[in-house]
Amino acid sequence: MARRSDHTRDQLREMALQAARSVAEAEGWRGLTARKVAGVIGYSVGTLYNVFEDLDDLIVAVNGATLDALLEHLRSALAEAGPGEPEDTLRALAAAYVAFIDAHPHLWDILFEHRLPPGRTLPSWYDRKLAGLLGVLEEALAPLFDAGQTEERGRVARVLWCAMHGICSLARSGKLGVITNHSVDAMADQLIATTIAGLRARRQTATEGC
Amino acid sequence: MARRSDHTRDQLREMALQAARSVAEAEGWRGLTARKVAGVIGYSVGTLYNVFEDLDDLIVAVNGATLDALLEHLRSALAEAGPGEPEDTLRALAAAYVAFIDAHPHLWDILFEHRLPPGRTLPSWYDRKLAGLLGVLEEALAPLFDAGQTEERGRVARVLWCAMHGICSLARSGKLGVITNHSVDAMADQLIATTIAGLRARRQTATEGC
DNA sequence: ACCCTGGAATGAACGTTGTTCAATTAATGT
DNA sequence: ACATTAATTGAACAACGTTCATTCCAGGGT
Repeated sequence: MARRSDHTRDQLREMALQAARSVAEAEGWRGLTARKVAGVIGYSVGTLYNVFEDLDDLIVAVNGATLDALLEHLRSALAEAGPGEPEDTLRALAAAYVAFIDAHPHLWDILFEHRLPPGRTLPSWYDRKLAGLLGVLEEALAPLFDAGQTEERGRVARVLWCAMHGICSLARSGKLGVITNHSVDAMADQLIATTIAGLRARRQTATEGC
Repeated sequence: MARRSDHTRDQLREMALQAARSVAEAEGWRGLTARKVAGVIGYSVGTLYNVFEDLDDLIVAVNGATLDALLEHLRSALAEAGPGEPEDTLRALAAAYVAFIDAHPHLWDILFEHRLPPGRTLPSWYDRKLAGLLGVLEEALAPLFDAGQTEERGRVARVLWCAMHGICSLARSGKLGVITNHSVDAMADQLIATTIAGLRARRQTATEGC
């Protein structure tokens, strides 16, 4: 067979991406194979390789979609929480983050476990999507900083992002001893409370004595 | 051929483990194959499977050795730094941690990237080794807590551990935008400074008013 | 001395993986 | 109507993890 032209190239890409997402969500990293994805969309492996460079390329696309979904999830959590104290906002964001992982554990695993082979780098839209996510955090942190401190605010947002990632990553892989969902929450609370207390304290000592 | 008995079972295990470590260190996750390890120790694949359950089993053993090396590395950094302010001690530990990753990037990747197939759990000695690592952190944090606060101290140690893991993990995978070694240090500093300021502030408000 | 037997070691074999590419054939241009 | 183009295929390849019938040696019993 050849030249079915049932779908355009773009449609094929989209179909393959969605198929890969559902396979990944159901079976995780180890179950995400080229033949399986090709089977789901009703094409052969060759066609998949016409539309994606690699399996790595496909996985990067899957991760892009996961980043989009995560951003939307966090944004809607932010909207639902409404304005308030930074501590409450951050707690709501952390809870939403944990909820997202709970809802799509395999997609989250793949998002952070997957590494490109040496020499290849992530596409540029990856950074843009990440910036969007960090932007949500920066917005929540805004009340704690003066107008000129955008750099420090960005750094704190990154540290918080990394810390939440570390907590969830180690908890999920069982590499923190016996960890329950409750202790993840407790650690997130600890992180947020200590960070905010630290930022407030440093602000105090910067502007006045005792 | 059969029954060479050049080595005992335990020797074989140790040889395979060391071979796997060197292959992993040199070629990373993707290069760590059963045939390659078997080739390095001069035995066939079958023998490897006589001595390890699985490739997963072998990788877990590799990770155990990495945890040992990391603990020793941090302990010696702690000894070299000597007693001092918690902030300095933590900074020294963070620097040592980053240095370890720099020295053995692939071993560190495997340590945290590898996930057991669903249904299998890490051996019990894994938790013990982790407890040793967290113990180093708890020791460094000790001056910031009262005698009775062992639980909170443990939680803070875990959060710090997770946060450092998150920073290094995301930096290494390029999933934080463009990240330099310098920005990892800056983030670690930010984390430590803010955490300590936060702990001190919370201690203040717990014992006295303003 | 002999044999016997348990188990250490092997490597061929199986199924599955990612990836390639000559061949095939439908759509398109003239 | 025919020639051109390119989309699609699936067989083929190398490498992977894993298994297991076979082989053959070391050590104990006679």
